[in-house]
This record gives sequence, C-alpha cells and structure tokens, in this order.
Amino acid sequence: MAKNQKLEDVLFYLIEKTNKVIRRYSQVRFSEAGLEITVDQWLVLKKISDSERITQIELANAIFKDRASITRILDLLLEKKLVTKEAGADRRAYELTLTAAGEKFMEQAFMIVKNVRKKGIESLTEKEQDQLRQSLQKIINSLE
Amino acid sequence: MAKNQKLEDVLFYLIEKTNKVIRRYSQVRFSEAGLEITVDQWLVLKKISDSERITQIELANAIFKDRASITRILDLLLEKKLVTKEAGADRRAYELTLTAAGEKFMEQAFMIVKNVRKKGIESLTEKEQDQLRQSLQKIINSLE
DNA sequence: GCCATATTGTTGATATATCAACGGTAAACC
DNA sequence: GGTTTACCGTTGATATATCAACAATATGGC
Repeated sequence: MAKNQKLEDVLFYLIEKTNKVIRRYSQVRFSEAGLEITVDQWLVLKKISDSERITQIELANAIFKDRASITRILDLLLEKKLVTKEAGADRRAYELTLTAAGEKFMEQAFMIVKNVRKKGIESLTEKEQDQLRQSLQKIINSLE
Repeated sequence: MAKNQKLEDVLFYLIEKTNKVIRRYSQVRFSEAGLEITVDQWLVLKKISDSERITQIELANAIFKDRASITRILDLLLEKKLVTKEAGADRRAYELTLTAAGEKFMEQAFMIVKNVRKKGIESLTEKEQDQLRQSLQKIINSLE
C-alpha cells in the first residue's frame, strides 16, 4: 500500500546510485589515462561524432541536456580545439563537427570507454542486459 | 568484439536517460504541487528523516554526494528552516535533524513521491523489479 | 602529555543543470 | 511585403558536482 520506504529500498535511488558509480568510474579512467575531459564533454563529442550534421538543439535533445548547457560545454570544447562550429543554411543555427584533433581524441578515448563498458556489464548475461534495457525503457515510457 | 556503438545503443546511456527522466518528472510534480524544493534537497531531507542521528559525511555517503555539496544544500535547507544543525559529542561534526516544519513538509512531499514511484513502475511486474534491482546492483559491484 | 596524522566541515574555483529573458533569424499568415 | 509568431543560440542567476586547500578538532603512538 505504498509505504514510506527507506531510501535504500527505493528503486529510483538504486538507479541514481548506478548512474553515479558509472560516471565516477569513467571519469577516473579518463583522468588516469591523461585524457583531460569530463564525462559530459565526452557525451557531446560522441554525439557529434555519431552525426553527419547536427545542431545544438538536436544535440541537446539527444543527450538530455539544456540548450544553455550545450552552449557552455561547446565553449570549452572549442577552446580545446576539438570541435568546430560553422554557420549552416539556417543562419540561426550552427553545424558542429569534430576537428582532426577531436577525432584522434575520440579514438584514444574509445580505448577507455570500451573497457568501462566491458567491465560494467561483465557480470550480466546477454539476457539480463536485454531485460535491463526493456525495464528501463518501460520506466521512461511511463514518466516521459 | 566491442564495436564502437552508437550512443543510443549503449546501456549506460539508457541508465543516464532513465535517471534524468525520473528526476525531471519528480521536479515538475514538486513544483506544480507548490513544494519549493529540488530533488537533491528532498534527498537530503529524506535521509535525515530516515536517520535517528546523522552527520554530514554519513549523509554525503548515503546519497552519493560530496561533503561540499552537502554543506551548500544544508545552507539552503537551514534558510528554509526545515533542518537544524546541532553540535554533537564530536565537536568537528554536527547532528542534523528535521524541524517540525521539515517533518510536515516531508509528509506533504510524500504524497507526491508516492505517486511518482507508483507511476514509474506501473508497467513492471514484481519479478521485473527484482531483476532490475539485481542487475543494477551487479553493475555497481563491478565498478565500485 | 605531546606530536604527527586523520577526520569533519567550510570555502574557492571550475563545470554542469535549469529557468527566464533576450537578439537574431526564419516561417506563417494575411 | 509586412507583421506576427516560432525557433536557435547566448547570457545571467541560482543550484549542484568535484577537487583542492584550509581551520578546528580528534586520535594514535610514544
């Protein structure tokens, strides 16, 4: 009858914890490999890398961020010269692409990312992974 | 052989998305109910409420936050007079408790929280919930 | 008891999240 | 074609995340 559970027994608390553990683990691996980047900056680079052509709004939607956050993260990536911003046909928007340095960076980062993913799911069977995906998607569908 | 998947196919991306959807949905429900609080502030209040006696470090560990974040969140909750900070036996630390207003606030918030949890898991069977918990715990164990 | 070391909490600096307001541009409408 | 409306990105304000440095206090070894 929907009691007032202790925090540790709440499913959503476990999701929050899992997310934080993944992020912290990833950040430590990046840093110790000498890759001076945050997890959020990696997410932005990855999505640009996945896309032929992408604007800031599309990017924001794809990785669940606000337009304002994207502006600021891009400022840092531009400083690091990993990304270029070019005016597109629609002169309100920009087209984002990785520089050569950006692509090289992502190749190096992939070595780390690959290992994080592997280690994270090492104790899950294929079936468990599928079920996990499906259950998470159901939660999203219920709340979105 | 660990290919370079598209972001949308990565399990950890789905976990991040789920977490954000839950947080945003919760925040909207709080706001529209007139409860002027953030999800993180609620987490702090909830953990204090669950505990007989708790220090800031214990609190930080329990909800995966930094000592510095706890200090600043508590500053806001003190301003709102929802929490008290009293010197304990160890004079470096404080004992945190809810005020009467804090307890009343949490009762109101529970109406919202209960509904969020219910709606979030409405399409999951008990068994699916259990499997979800177990899989998430396995990921945590692998990376922590 | 004294000293070296560890712990608790605070503060500053930087990165990110969110909301609201704004300027510039495009699209829709008439 | 001019006006209204919608959209894209930026900026400011506030909240949170993380790291490092610091003051106050506690603890352990001697």
